[in-house]
Amino acid sequence: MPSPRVRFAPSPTGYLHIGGARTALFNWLYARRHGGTFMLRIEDTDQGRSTEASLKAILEALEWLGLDHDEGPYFQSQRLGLYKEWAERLISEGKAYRCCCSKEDLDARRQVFERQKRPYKYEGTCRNRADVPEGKPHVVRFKVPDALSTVGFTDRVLGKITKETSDLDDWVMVRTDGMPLYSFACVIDDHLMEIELVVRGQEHINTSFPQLMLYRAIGWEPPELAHIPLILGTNREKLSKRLHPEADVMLHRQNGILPEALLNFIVRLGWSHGNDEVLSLDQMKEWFDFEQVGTTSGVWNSEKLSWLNQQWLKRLEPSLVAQRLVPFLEARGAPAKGDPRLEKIVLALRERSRTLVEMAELALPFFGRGVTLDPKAAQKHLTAESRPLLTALRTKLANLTALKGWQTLELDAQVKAVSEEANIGMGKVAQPLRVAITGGTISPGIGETLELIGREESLRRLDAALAKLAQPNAGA
RNA sequence: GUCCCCGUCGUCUAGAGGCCCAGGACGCUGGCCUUUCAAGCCGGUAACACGGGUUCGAAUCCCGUCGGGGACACCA
Repeated sequence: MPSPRVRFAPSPTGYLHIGGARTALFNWLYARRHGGTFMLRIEDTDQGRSTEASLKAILEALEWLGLDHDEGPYFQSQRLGLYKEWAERLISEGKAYRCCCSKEDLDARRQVFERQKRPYKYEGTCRNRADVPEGKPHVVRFKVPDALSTVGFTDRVLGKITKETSDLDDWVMVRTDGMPLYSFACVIDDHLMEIELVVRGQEHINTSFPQLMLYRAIGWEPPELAHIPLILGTNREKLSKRLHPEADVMLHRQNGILPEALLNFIVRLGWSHGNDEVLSLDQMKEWFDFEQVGTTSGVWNSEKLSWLNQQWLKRLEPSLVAQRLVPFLEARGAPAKGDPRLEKIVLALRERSRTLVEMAELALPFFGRGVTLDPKAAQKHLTAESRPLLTALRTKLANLTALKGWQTLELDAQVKAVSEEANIGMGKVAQPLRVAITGGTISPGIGETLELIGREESLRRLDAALAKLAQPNAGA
């Protein structure tokens, strides 16, 4: 299959949904794998719900994920003439008809059926009327051919799927206000834009049947279809914007998730390549195929996403991670931009953080003047017993010069020397020092921490801790 | 309710009739390492929904049951 054409067709009625992101990803992967074209089409025919802000949000999210398109975005709202033309043509050929049943009447009928527990279908009131004038308010309905008994297709992931046409009713193609509906505009566009494979979520399986009938009525060859499994929330229901905040792609960015990890997570939720877990976009691109796409819906799993995120934190170039970390540090008041220690900070913290948010929090002690001591940590470690040790350390550390001596290896050696001289464990020395210079009990190795904080600031904080210890009521 | 799709550890999955008394990953958990926290390493826990067939042989094929999800708009 030489250069297949596929598309992602979101409607701009909100942020980019995680399910949408995965649909985009699978389309994108397929196009990239086979050297095809990935096109973007905006389905904005519902003018009441479509917004400019949503469009911007979706575009921004796709960019963040790195899913670039080759064509478009095309806007359905700018192709209205086309749909009108085809609707007229179908009407004149007797394959569609004007229907002037009012929405209110239809809703009432629907309710009657519902009360009687019978499946509702449009009853065809206007089906054989030729007297619905163009001027009167009306919708345009597709006329399900009487001769047809079943429609079906071979799905690229699900295999054969069929349905009795007797279950189908004459669906609405064009609204009273003249705007085309999804199933109609989608078919016209997919064909005119020469889409060869439609990849979409399984929630669209049922719309395939009416669409297939339309292709057949016009005499067009339908594209291939691939319905990918849904992503479910932990309540086992389709991820919805209302119930599941994690459905928002950009929320994950705010939470310090890397696009590489999010992509890795959603691709793995429904597609696999043997036992591979950590996959780069390049690898996915090389290996992706619908053969390996699963048929069952996957449940959202934040734990796994976190784990993958750390994997990517550790795999990506430290300079790249540093760059992405900066905004998170700045948001916490740390003047991080351009700081030469950034890469070292990343190296020191990436094994201790699952997200950029965690990393930024842990990096805070490396910035600013002085620290706020965690009372609990101080009470436990800044004791009368630790005072002579810290004093000894103070002397040794002060002898090191900022340029040559103030380095991880040398600093570790000094701490070790103090512990040996006092003939006690490293922990007894390192931990009070850690509390003194970071304020808390958690940090990278003590030498590394001292180096990152820097000579001047480390000594300042150490002095502050010692001063506190010297007060009558200090310590435990 | 009707129609459509699906059904391997708690979760994501490997598995295309013998390689499977089912492998990997997350999680949970025992240990090692260790200056804290992690990371890493070694080990453990836990699944073929059920019932019938087909076959020498079934997680894999067929049928039924049950279970789950999705769709049933002048939304997409």
